[in-house]
Amino acid sequence: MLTAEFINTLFEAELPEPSHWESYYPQRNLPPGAIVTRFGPSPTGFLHTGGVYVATLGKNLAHHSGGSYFIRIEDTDQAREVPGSREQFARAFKYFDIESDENDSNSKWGPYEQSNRAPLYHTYARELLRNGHAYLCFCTREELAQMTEKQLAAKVQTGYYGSWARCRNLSQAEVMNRLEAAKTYTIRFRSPNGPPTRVAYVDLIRGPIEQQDNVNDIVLLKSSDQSPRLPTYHFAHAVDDPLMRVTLVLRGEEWISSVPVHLQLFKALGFELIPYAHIAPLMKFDGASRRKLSKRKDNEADVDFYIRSGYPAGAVLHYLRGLANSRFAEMTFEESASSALSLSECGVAGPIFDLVKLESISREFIAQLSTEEALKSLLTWARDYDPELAEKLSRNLPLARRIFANERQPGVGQRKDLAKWEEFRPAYGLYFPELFPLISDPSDSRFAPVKPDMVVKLAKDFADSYRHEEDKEAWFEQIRRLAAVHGFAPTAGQYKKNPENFAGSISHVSNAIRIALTGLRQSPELFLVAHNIGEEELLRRVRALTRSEASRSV
RNA sequence: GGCGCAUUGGUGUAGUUGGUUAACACGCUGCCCUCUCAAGGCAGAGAUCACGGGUUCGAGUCCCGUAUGCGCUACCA
Repeated sequence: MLTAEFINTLFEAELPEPSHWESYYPQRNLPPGAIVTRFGPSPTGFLHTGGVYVATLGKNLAHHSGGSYFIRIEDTDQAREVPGSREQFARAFKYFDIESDENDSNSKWGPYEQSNRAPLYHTYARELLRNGHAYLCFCTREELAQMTEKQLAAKVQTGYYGSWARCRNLSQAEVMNRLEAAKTYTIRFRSPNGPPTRVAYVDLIRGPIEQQDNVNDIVLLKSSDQSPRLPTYHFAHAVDDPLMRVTLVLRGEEWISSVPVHLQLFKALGFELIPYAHIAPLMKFDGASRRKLSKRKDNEADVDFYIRSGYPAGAVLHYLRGLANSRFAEMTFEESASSALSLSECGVAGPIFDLVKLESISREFIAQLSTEEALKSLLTWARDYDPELAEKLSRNLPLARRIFANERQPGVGQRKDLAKWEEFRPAYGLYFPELFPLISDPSDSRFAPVKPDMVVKLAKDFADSYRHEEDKEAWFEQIRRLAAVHGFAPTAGQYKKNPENFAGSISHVSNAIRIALTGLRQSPELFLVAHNIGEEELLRRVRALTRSEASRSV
C-alpha cells in the first residue's frame, strides 16, 4: 500500500478533491424521466454513418423527454488523432442536425473535449490510488507484448491479471526505486480478481445480459511520459458520464463486453450506475456474408459521401430512423422527423444499410419538397460542390424554379428522378444552353435504332415546319405528323399491334427528337423541354444535325 | 482459444400470455397506361421462421445443443 504523502507527490499539488467536482457539477434541474445522453466521437478520421445513426437516436430521445443531448469529443488517443477531423465533424453535425445542445460556453458541465478534462481524471485516479483500487504499473509495451505471447502459447486467458499482474503488489520502496530510475508508468485498476464470478445487468434494448466478471487490471491513466496524462476510454466513461450527469449511456454494441469493467469502476468510484443501451451496428453485405459498415472499405460509411453527393439530410435521417424503429419507415417524412423514437423498439440485430433503399427514400424526399425548398437545397449543395452549376442557376432563377415546378404539378403524378443533387446536372443541365453540348452527328449511337439518314430527315422536317405551340397536345401533334410522313406509327399502340406495317414506332421518332434536344434517352416530356429552352434554342439544337449532313455531303 | 450478442421471403420488420393457409412495407417479375424514363393502376413470384433435438394436443413463439455471422479479449475508441 502506498502512503497518502507519496501518492500526492505523483499529482499536481492543487488538484481538487472529488467532493469539489461533485458539487461543481450539480444535478440538472430537469423534469422526471428526462434523458441526458451524449455522443462521443473520436477525431481519428471522418465521422462514421453509424455515428450519425447513434447520435440522431440520442438527440431524439433526449429532446422528446425534455432532457439534453450533448457531444463530447473523445480525444484521449492523441497519437491516432487525424488533423481536420474536428472540422469535418462540425460540418457533418450541422448537416445532419445532430449538433450539441451544450458546449463550453453555454453549459457548466463541460469541458466537452476529454483532453481538456485531465484534472478530473487525475483527481479520481489519485482517489483510487489512495483507497487501494489502483496501482502503478511499470511494465513496458514490449514486456506486455511478450506476456501476451506467452499466454497465447500456454492457451490461457490473455490480460493483466492474477500472477501475470507483476506490478500489482509492488511495495512503496520498489515503486520509488523505479521512479528514481526514471521509469514511466501507467495507473492500473486493481480489479476484484477473485474466483470467477458472473455479473448481470439490464440493457435497455436487449434486456438482461449476463457474463463473466472482469478480472483484468485495465489501464486507467496512460503513460506518465505523456502530457497531459489522459485516461483510457473505460476510465473516462466512468468519470465523465456520472459527473456530466448523463442518465443514459447510448453506445455501440461493441461495448457490451466491457460493461463488467465499467460496473466495477463505477463501484470503486462510488458513483451510481447509469442505464446502458447498446445499439446494434449498421451492417453491409460483403459477398454472401454481412459485416459491419467499415470506414476503410465502404465509402457510404463516410458521412461526407452523402454531403458531397447531395443526399438531403432529411432523407438520410428518415432512413436511419426507420432502421432504428421500423415503425418510422412507414411514416411520412414530417411524422418521422417529429415523432419520438424508443429504445424498446430498436432491433437487436445489426440492420443492413442499403444504399438502394436510401436512394429510393431520397427520391421520395426530394419529390415532396416544395419548389422553393428544392431550389434552396440544390443551390446550397451546388455552391460547395458544383460552382459552375450554382452560377448558372443563380443567373436564371426563373428557369430553375420552372424545372422543379414542372415536376410538381398538382394532381399529376410526382416525378421521382433525383435521389441526390449531383444527379441534377446530368438530368437537367440540358436546360442550360451553356451546359449543353450540341449533338451534330446523326450516326451517334444514342439515335439507334433509327438510321442516320432518317435522323437527318426527321430533324430537317421537324425544324422546317416547327411551330412553338402553347398547348401540349397541339405541340405533340407535330411529332405525330412527322412520324406519319415518314411511315412511322402515330401511336405506340398501333405499332405494337402491327409492327410490320410501319417503319417504326412514334417512340422512335420522338426519341430522335429527344436526343437532339436533350442528349438523353430519358428526359422530361418533350413539350416541357421545348418550352423551357425556348424556340430559338430548340431550333439551334435540331439544326445542328442538318448542318452536319450538309457539310458531310460537300 | 475464452466470453458476449445475433439469426423470420432479396431488404427492413410484425408476429406482445405458444393455437387455424406466417402479416406489412420496400424491392423484384409481368401486364395496362404511355413520346422515353418515372409516377399511377392491376396481377404475380418469393420464407419448410439458420440447423438438430426436446417440452406440448399444438412452437417462429418455451428449453437444450450445433452451425454461421458479428463484437470484445490494446497505454483504440
